[in-house]
Amino acid sequence: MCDNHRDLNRSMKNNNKRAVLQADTPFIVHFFPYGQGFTAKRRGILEDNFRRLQATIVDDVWQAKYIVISDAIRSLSLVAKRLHVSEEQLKRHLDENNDIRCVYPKWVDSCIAANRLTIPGRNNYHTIYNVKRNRDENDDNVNDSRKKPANQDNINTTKPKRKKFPRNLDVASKFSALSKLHKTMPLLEDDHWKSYQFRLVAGRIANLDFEVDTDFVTQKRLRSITGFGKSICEKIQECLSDYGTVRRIHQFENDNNRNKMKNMMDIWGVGRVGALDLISNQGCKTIHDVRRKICNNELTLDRNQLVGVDCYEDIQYRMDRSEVESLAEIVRLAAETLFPGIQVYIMGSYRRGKENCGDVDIHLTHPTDPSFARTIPNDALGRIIDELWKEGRISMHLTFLCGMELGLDYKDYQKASQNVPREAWERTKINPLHRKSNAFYMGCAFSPIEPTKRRRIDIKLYPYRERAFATLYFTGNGFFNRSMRVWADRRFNWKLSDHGLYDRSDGKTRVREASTERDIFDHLKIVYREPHERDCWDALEPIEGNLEGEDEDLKLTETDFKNEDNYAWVE
DNA sequence: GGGCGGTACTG
DNA sequence: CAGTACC
DNA sequence: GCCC
Repeated sequence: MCDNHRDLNRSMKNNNKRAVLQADTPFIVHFFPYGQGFTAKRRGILEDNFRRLQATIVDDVWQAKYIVISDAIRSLSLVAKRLHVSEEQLKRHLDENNDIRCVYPKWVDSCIAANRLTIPGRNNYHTIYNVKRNRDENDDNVNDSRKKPANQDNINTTKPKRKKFPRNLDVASKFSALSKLHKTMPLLEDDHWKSYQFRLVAGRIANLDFEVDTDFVTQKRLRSITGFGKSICEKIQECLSDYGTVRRIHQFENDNNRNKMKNMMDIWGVGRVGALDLISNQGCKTIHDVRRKICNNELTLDRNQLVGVDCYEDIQYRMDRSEVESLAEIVRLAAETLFPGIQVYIMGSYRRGKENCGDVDIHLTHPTDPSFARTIPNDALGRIIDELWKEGRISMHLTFLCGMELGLDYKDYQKASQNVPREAWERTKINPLHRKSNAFYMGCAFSPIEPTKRRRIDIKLYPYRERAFATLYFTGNGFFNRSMRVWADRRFNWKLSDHGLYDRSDGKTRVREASTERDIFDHLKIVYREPHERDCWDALEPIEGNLEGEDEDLKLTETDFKNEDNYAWVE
């Protein structure tokens, strides 16, 4: 009690303004969306009631003064994990803002019952933080041993681990390789879909609950599984043969034309068609051929492909997480300068927890500025990019947005260019700014670690109301997104995109809104997956029992979906 | 024989 | 529009 | 590649 009062007094003393404000907008509240029994529906009801009581509900936990956390959550580390920060970072945040209170949902209930917002009583304070603060002076081990047995099953994201068969993993890795080869060196139009299918099957083999084999019974069993057709099963047998290899892997690795395809397609902006052209019409085999031809004025690429040629080696490189973080911080500072209060999140493989990342994906949105609420200012992202350019952070643009004025001249590219001669840049057309692009920027930024190297950076700006859908999309991975979209389509006849959830019949009507990713999973009746779980085979799992009362058609579509889940690959 | 995600940017 | 890209 |  003493602590609480002291904190409150201190915060009021430190910030009279806040104390005054409390009469108007007394409570800035975040409902931490985790924990069994603290469902989206219940949170929604509580939030609505709290709004009625003039509380300010924020989705950003870092802005909140009152954080409502389910009783089911028993440790601060769990909270930190859900927020994708370290426990230390979270603790520091709470320590430095000692007017923040972690409270139980029952505090909300009591306020609603009293029909007014009240300062929480002692037993409304959540123990995860207050307990911990006291314990720090004691023994950390005690602390650890206390939080270990905390309900792990209160979060429904951890599935029982299925036992894995080494032989299956071996076969799966072969299919993974096959998938990658078809993707990176496609000669035929169908290779794209073969890659898709191989990858899907790789995930399924890895997670089979029996061991693959060549005997008739096992093969029969495999054939009965969705996705395991004739050709796939033959390849499984090849894997299990004496040689243990799939012929096609060798064929691909030793195929000159396919290797040329890979080399050409590694140029950003060159796809299958462009690569075929460079190979058959221009006779290029490697990046050196392309550069030589450019120097000799024998080859005209468009401006973006020229960037791809210039940054060829840089773009192959993968960064570690800290470099992603420092680039994001650079973006954050620039964006904050122009639009105070703007939110900056790192998405993509970084958010999925990967050790290293091929590029930096930044999601921007503004929680309070009304001009960002349902749409975005046309020139906002362009202005942020110009700010970055002005600071010398960007080497080359790949998109040209409304509001951009800097870095649009080929002279700018000459300065940054390392592998393409001046003449080639001068041959490219200067991009007229008659375009409508305003939301998605792609470019190459200078590495803050190795200033001569350039890193791919993608920045997307979304209206605040689309933030949950945007977050879901931008976290990925691609296969997970596709599986969710197929599910939304087949199961509900909805169209899921990074902007929202729409009715198929007109394609425009928004059928559901969401303020968190979890809400979207709830709408779609699938089990929530943490970002790091979104590239495993069982990433998408329908919530059990949701077929009750459904008609036959829907049951069928549910079966259909089994074809499309399990997108995954084996690392 | 058609479908296999939905969207944004360039030229 | 096709091609390429994003996850 | 597989599925409808």
